[in-house]
Amino acid sequence: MPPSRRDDLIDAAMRVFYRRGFHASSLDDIQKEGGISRMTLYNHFKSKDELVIAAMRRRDEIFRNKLMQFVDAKAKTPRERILAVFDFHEDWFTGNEFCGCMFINASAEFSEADSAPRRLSAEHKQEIVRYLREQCEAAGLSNPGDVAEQLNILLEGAIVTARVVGQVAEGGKDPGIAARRAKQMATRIIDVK
Amino acid sequence: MPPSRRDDLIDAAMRVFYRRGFHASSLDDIQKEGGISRMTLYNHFKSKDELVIAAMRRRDEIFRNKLMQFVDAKAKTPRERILAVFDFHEDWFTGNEFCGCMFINASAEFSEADSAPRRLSAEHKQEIVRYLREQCEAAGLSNPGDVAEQLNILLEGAIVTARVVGQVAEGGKDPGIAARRAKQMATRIIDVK
DNA sequence: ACAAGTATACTGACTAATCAGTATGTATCA
DNA sequence: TGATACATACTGATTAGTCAGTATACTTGT
Repeated sequence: MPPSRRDDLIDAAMRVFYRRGFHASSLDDIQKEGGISRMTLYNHFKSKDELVIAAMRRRDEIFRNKLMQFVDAKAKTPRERILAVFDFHEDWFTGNEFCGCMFINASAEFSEADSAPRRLSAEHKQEIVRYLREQCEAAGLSNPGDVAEQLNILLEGAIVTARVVGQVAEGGKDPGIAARRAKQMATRIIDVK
Repeated sequence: MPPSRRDDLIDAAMRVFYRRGFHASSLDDIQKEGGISRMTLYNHFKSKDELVIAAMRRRDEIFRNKLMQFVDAKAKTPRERILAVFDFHEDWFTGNEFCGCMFINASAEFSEADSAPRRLSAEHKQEIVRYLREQCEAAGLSNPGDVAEQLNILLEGAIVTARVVGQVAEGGKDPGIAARRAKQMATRIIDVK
């Protein structure tokens, strides 16, 4: 199936929303990014809000697929697979298009807790935790659910640290170090448990 | 010194920006919150951006003071002081005005890494790490700098988790659990090191 | 003690720009 | 010929920021 105009639009919206934020991105920005006209946009989506939702869904899909492909490619044992999740994050942080986590950002921008962006963000994170729990189960850890929640806190902390202090000029410098520190803590958790 | 009109304005701006976000808050909102006229605002600040900066500075001051007062009041030994930081966060998460961390939120909303809000956010986090390092030094830990960075990652992860999944209706429920999980990991770090 | 000056606050209407969303008409391609 | 995309210009609302004129209260000089 060739990428439709609708897909182009969602991809463009996803990139712009990720780079500049949801409220700061205008529909003109998205139009220019994707070479798409205003009316095509409104033929596919009723409102900007719906486009936000579609962009977040695609981001969730792409991100989780890339994560899983990375882990499948780089790790063999169950233990290595858990730690590879942190290596994936390090690569992400040090890449030049890193703008933090779109879902954390969405939770910061949308103040109403029961809005669609907030619900999608929570679902995304729950999917990450579910994936982590599967890896913990495969590794034979005694309480995979708790460990998965702990590992997720480490990942969230690393993401935020890479974004907040890792990207400013002075003091910050290396966003990757947050991932390595988190990995170090993760190692202790899964090896001791 | 009685609270001046300028202070009222900064407090109102701080509350509104924290609750609704920076881009989503209009000057009208802040006016209404503080009972302050438009011209008073522009007599004290050249622009909304400057008000954002002032609000962030005040938030930083208030937050760090509350944290330090809590720790001083609730903990005696150096080890207890480190762990009390996590208890402080649990109280914060479960309070009804919790809207995440203003500085994480600012880093999500402002895309330019060298903008004032991003720099202030980085500085705030570096101050937190500095405080944690002091506690680690007092506790006689062998590598207080590294441990402080690790503890900070745990705190960041807890804050984000409490915000993103702790505040949505289904699945979320208890924002405080993220703080307790982080504290559990922190305990292991400072007791093994 | 009192008048003038000064600083700060207020109200309310105005501007210029930007935004989401709409309407109209044309080109393309099956 | 009919669906889909295009370009462009519009509406109406909201926004940051400005301006004019007024009220209040604290100094200061005489």
